[in-house]
Amino acid sequence: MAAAANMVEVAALVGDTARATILSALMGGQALTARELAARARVSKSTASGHLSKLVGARLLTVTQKRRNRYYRIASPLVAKMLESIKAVAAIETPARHQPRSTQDDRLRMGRTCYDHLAGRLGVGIADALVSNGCVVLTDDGGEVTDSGAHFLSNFGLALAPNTKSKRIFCRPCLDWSERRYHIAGHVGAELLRRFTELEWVERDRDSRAVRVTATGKVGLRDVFGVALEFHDHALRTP
Amino acid sequence: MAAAANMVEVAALVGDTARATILSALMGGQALTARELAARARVSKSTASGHLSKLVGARLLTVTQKRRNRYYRIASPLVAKMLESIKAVAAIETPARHQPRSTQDDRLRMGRTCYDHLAGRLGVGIADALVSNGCVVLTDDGGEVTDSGAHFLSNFGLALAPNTKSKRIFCRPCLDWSERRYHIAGHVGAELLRRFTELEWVERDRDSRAVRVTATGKVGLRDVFGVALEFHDHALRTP
DNA sequence: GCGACAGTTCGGTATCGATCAAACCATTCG
DNA sequence: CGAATGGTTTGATCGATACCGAACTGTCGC
Repeated sequence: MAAAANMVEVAALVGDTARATILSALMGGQALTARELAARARVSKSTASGHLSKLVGARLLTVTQKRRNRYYRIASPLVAKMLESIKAVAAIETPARHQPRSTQDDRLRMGRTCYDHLAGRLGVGIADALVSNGCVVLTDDGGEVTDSGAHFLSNFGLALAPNTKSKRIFCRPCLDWSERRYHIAGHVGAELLRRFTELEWVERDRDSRAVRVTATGKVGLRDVFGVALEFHDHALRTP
Repeated sequence: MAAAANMVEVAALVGDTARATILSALMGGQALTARELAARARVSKSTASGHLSKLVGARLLTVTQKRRNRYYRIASPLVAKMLESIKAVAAIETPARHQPRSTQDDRLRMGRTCYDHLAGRLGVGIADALVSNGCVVLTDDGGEVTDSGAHFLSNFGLALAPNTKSKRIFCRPCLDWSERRYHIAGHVGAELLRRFTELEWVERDRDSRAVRVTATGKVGLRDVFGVALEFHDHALRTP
């Protein structure tokens, strides 16, 4: 079984605390420098360097040189998806024993970046709104942007690459521990996050994947997308 | 980050050759005994026992005692999904270097079990047929069996649990290295595989996940489902 | 009861790999 | 140029863990 050996290699790479921390940090979608990642993982720069070269060698990360910094990012959506699914299993793996339910968890549950798009309650809410507005329909290939949806989203400021057939987007059920509903990933998902950030409707936490909706964002999401946000009230209720 | 630690644990469990072999063997969907798994992984029974208790402890596997044997199986579809997604990343991880493209690979590409349902070219073909026949539609929750579809599938011999709302099935894009299309998982997927095996339309390979279509199966799939199978011809072509 | 078989537990070995410090290379900036 | 900064390489250390054999528990069939 040649394939099994490969699977072992990939899993073993994730199965180390320092490397997993690095990968988790990059799940935010940003590109981070080696020094920054070393700090996050709380290891020396030499160890971090070793880990990073392994991860790049296994094509889990890509690296781009800019000035005298090396920026690392997740290599592909497939890798992000894999990490999400591992995290999903890890979440059910501890059922009752010692669930801290920290306010940090609550923040992530509310809204977070998943690799390059929005997830959590916020991501799901936006996906729902777009579907019920007829901007997006879901097909067996994941989903498509309708013509009116393309119009609407372009007006809103998304770069939708009008020529190609890339109107197709990639929707999928959220694998995370929190919601189990669809959110919007792929090119459209990435563009939405970019535009929201640009408009300062959302703010990303400096050192986690959490995403907070600003005051203007709250108004904008309500007026433009029809998304009502009593998120914070919800999030604080116990299930 | 409490969640990260957990993720590390799960990934580390998969990141060992013996344990990954065990998990892969169980991805066929059957329950296997500890002795059998030790043989597959080529380790002594004591080592296997240690691995298995770890895997059960982490809820990746479940165990049921029967007579004087202990039967192990994958604990949940979520675990199966995670393993598939790791394998998918591992498959792209080696691009050109040493792709054997064995006849065994071809067999798996053709048709295979994925945990408890059909995947590969065969699984996708059946999903396509069911969709175009109107037996199944896909919604944003994954998919549903239509009324006529339920009628058809019940007649065909599936146990569909008519009372509950479990007409909903779980469709998802195939994450494997081969097809990137939908197949049918969940209860309906498992029932399909069961019924096909019962009718001897398909045969499972003894010691891999490969599934072969029998002669009667070929006829049956064509006449009942409208699935045309020139699979073998396709499979042997180079991409 | 007594073998035969399935599985676990224990003790000991050996290997693997994560880690760091220090030296080294390369780029930028004063 | 030389100092500073980002990153890699090297060599040594050390803890974790995969592995086995042997002894043990428990169940089945004769």
